[in-house]
Amino acid sequence: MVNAFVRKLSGLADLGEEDVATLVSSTSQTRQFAARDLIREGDRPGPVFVVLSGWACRYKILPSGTRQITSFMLPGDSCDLHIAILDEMDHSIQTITKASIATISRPTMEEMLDRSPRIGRALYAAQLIDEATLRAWIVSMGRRSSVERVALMCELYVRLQSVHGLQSSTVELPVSQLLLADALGMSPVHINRVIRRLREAGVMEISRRSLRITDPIGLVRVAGFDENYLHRRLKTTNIMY
Amino acid sequence: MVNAFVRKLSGLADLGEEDVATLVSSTSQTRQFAARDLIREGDRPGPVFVVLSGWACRYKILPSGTRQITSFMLPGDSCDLHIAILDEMDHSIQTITKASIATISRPTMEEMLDRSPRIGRALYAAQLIDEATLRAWIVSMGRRSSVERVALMCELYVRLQSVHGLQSSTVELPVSQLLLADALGMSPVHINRVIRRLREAGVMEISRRSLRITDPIGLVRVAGFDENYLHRRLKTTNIMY
DNA sequence: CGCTGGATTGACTCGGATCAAGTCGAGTGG
DNA sequence: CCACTCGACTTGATCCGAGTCAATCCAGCG
Repeated sequence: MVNAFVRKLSGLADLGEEDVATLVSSTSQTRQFAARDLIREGDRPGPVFVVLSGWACRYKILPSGTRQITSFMLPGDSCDLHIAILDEMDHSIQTITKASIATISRPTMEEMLDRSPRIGRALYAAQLIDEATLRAWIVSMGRRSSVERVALMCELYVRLQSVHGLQSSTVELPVSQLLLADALGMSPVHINRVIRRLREAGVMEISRRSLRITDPIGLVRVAGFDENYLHRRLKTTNIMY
Repeated sequence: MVNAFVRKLSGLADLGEEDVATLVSSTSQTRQFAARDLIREGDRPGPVFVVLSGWACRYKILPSGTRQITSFMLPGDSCDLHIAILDEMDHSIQTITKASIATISRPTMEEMLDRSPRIGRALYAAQLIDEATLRAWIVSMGRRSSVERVALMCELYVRLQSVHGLQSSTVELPVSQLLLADALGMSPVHINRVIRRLREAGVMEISRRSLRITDPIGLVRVAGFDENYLHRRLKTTNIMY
């Protein structure tokens, strides 16, 4: 059964049938998790985690007790913990919904990389995309207002649409305002007010567990995107994720 | 001649003699640049840039005119512009000092990756490290105070020490306060005040073009690092960079 | 039916941005 | 040798976005 992981990698490199078979079998053993930590800062890096369904995130807790989420992992995303490089995790990973996770042991991973340069290429490309996303996040954290930052959640929206291959103004967003706050680097209270403002402006609605974009044009304006940004993003969506 | 790039990659994978030879020859043609853009947002991605001496940075200018630097590139660092994935640069790269830059054309790069899995592995590892650095930056931008963020420059300090293989309390830091502001996501005025506070606290001095750590212990305290952080960092320095 | 965790809203405070006015040092040209 | 300029650095005064504290609301649930 081709899963989200295989589907994503297939879009990133020209995988052969054997490659696909290898990937499928390496991710065939899955475990179901409720929302909980998969691995914690300070732990020895373990296997590679692959999200097949549900959501996960990477985060770090600071001495002050505040927390910063550095990225969301959607179905198809994997995390390389580069066991060879660090001997301790510098951040934690947790599922934030019920999730189905496959693990690939380090030796299996090594073997796959040795046998198929294509798979290596695909993973490398995935890595590059992640890095671009992180850079975009840094830009937002550093120089965008809170309203713009919240509106940037439509970045996630784009990713979600492509993961599920739909075109709808509403997507599931199983993220509490507290989580959003930790991801965007602001306080829960303030997030709430910003969401309200966006809702009142008729631009987007984040209610319950879903995100709905009611006025895409207005959103782009409010968010202060340079107009090409989203467009470029959307244009390349099918390749990107 | 073994350069900073080859030296860095050698530390990341077990390169053979041929690998080293390949890398050396691929980076033997260098160009000298004064401080200026190498490539701009919106351009077609070009070759891979490798910094052999001097400093460069990646940055993005927002519609409002403000700018955010997303990373500094030190000698040995390279940037993969993943031509295959994006057809337009989503950020710019510029040298910020006189710098010596080698370029590796896309075909040459592809060929190297095909011929030597070791080189691929090393580049992949470098990528993973970059990503970890970006994550750390996000955490700082999101949840650390301005004082902590400025103190975090000692992160760069650690990288510099390892690039040059020295152990000294002073390193060259050819970065104007304006650049620092753009990197840390704050205003130049405020940066200046924070630097003053740190100087007055006898913790670190950022003067002229250099960074000096006068009280490492105090720095760790002021910066609010969890105490393991720097230590872990230092422990792994020789592998990390 | 009370408990609990998230969502809301108000009042107050404060970190850091902005605006504005120098200062200092290195070039540059008369 | 001095005046001029230009960029980076300083410092003060003021303003505002966002954090903090605190109370309330609300829905799901044992």
